[in-house]
Amino acid sequence: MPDDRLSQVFSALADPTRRDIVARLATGDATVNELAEPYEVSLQAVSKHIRVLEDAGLVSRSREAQRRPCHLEAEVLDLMTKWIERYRREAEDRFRRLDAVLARMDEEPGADPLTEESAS
Amino acid sequence: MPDDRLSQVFSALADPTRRDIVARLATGDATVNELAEPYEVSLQAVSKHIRVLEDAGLVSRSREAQRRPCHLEAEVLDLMTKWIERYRREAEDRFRRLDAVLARMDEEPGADPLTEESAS
DNA sequence: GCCGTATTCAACCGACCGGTTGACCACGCC
DNA sequence: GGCGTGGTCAACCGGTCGGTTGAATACGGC
Repeated sequence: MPDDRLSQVFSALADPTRRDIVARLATGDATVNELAEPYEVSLQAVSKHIRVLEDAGLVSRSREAQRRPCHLEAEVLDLMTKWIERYRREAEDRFRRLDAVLARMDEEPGADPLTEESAS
Repeated sequence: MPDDRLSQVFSALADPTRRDIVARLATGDATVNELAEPYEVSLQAVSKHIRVLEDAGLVSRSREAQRRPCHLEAEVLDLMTKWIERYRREAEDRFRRLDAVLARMDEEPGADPLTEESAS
């Protein structure tokens, strides 16, 4: 069953070789052969990696004679940053709130921090 | 063999259930039982998911009687955003440069865009 | 010391993943 | 039309993954 986009993107970037390919595509488009050259693995293996990136929407490809140049689609990366940033922020906010509660406990040692927080 | 941190984190978040767990931990710490409650899968399966998040450094746990409350470690998320943002920016910059070249070609149709770019 | 609760460990299973090799297709060139 | 080049498809292999079940461990309460 088709995993959601976000899972695909995270999963695609979970592989060092694929991250490396993305890194190199960030500096400019490249063909499969060019991309495969630095690695010791077979061309087919790299071709598969590219396919995964393509399925995740991270890479698009045109035709140019028999060559299939790969192009990085950077917008998809936003999907991830948005997800990550959302929860990072939430966690940070909660952290700050906790700090505030602790500070208040310092000032008024008698107060119950839990009722204070749930009342806010 | 221990995959690098970045791979671990990306891989950990490639699973929807684990992303969901992270999302819920962003709103506050929780025990394994609490985290497992919404899902239909076994408690052990959720326990494994948490282990993966822990190994990736995304979650830490304390002891509190027999309970093992989970806490989200949001700093690790920065590792990812830094990686992502770096290459997103690189790609965007390249895009802008390309735009500039194209604009110049419009102005001076005789100029060779390739030598122009490599000369800069 | 025993019981219940919270959690983990261990073994197993089917599916998927990253890699291989070998055959195949698409195109430009002569 | 045949050849070289660029790339993919297909079948296979060992390893990991997400899930299961069943047994074990760790702790607080009585």
